[in-house]
Amino acid sequence: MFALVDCNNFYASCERTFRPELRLCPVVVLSNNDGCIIARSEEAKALGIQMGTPEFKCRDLLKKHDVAVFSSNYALYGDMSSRVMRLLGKLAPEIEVYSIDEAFLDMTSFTRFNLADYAQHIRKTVRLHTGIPVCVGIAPTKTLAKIANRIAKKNPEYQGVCVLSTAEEIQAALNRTKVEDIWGIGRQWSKLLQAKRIETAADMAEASAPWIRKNLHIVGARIQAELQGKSCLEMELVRPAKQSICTSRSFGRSVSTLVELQQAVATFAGKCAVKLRKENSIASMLTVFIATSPFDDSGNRYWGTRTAALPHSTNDSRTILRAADKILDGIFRDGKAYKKAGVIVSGLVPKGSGSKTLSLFPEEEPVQNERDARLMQAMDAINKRYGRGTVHLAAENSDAWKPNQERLSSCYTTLWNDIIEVKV
DNA sequence: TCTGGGGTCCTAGGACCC
DNA sequence: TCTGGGGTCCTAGGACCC
Repeated sequence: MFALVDCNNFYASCERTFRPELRLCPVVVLSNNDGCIIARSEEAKALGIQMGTPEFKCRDLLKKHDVAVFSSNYALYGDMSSRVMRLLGKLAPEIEVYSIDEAFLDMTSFTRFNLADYAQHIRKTVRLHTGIPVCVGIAPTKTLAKIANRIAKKNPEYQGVCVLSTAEEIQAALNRTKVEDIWGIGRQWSKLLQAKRIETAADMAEASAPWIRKNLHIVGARIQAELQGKSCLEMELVRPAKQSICTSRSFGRSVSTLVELQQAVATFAGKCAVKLRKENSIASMLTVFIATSPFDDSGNRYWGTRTAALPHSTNDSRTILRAADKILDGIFRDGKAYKKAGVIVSGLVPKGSGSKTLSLFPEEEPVQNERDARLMQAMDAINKRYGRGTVHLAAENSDAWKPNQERLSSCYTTLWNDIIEVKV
């Protein structure tokens, strides 16, 4: 048996934990650059505010109903997430952290107990220790646990817990779940399935297996098996090493000069290098992209992207910044109003894994020696101790393109100076 | 005026090998 | 007219997730 524990309206709940006076008020959280609504409290959902709506399109509604609006504060959400996950890790023998606000727990050894009671215990414990409300779904496969969780979340009479253990319970749950609400079925596939009169999860479980295999491929076939109670997706106890790392941002305003883009790209490249070192990986390839607004109808849209091999696999900020700058030179076009840029490092392998690609011309091989590695270590250590950005390469500069973040809450759990501001 | 960011997996097709 | 069989690797694009 798998349990899926999912935090309710996670980002909104994090904000609310430190602003208890908002506990009955509608709360929303905006995406980076204060662009779209990406989290809503139940009260905000009740007002008809849709997920992903641009903030400017519902500004009047937000104002009219006195909605508390927050910029996204990932330092806070990340820290709250690890607190929740640490607790969950103590409540089950095995845990898979699936996303910032969800985890699967292995309930196999709990089946001789009352699973619903234990799920309530999980909810109460997490709520008491972190302030975050969660729902729990329990079932014989991960896909069914997702369905159980959804039912627990949407129906208050379940009090946050839904256990599917008998065939009858599973069938009833499948009947009431629409095909587009199944984990792994997105917009395109729902359209395809609905056209075939496959409208509920129950329909999908009974559908022709060869047809599913042909049209939804192996991924769809697995989902179907999981709906039938045959578990195909195992617990992943250790997070697999990342295959690529991306840092990208929309700009707070349009940027048109090469100099400003160079600063942005250098900053993103620097962040990628830091993330690489945190993963203890090195990258062999680098992609840079720059883009105008996709909503620009003036006919001057542009999407420039290029990938190049790094001179050698590395996680050294200096090498990566230099390579990124060179790529940028190649894709920059004059006279465009750029709104976004990004850097992706790929071809990742664990550092010192032995799978290093050697140069055909060893004399060109830079002396990637101990000293370089120690320099990067020292940079990271200083920034860890004294705060991000205390030391950085000169090319990194975020003045021009900074995203908007007008309604940022405090970093209540990670910065001493911010903790003092909590009102009692 | 104003529209997010960061990932994974799978398939098809092209290029290559013997 | 007619022209084999069995593979691998890489990339782009499409689907999905949070």
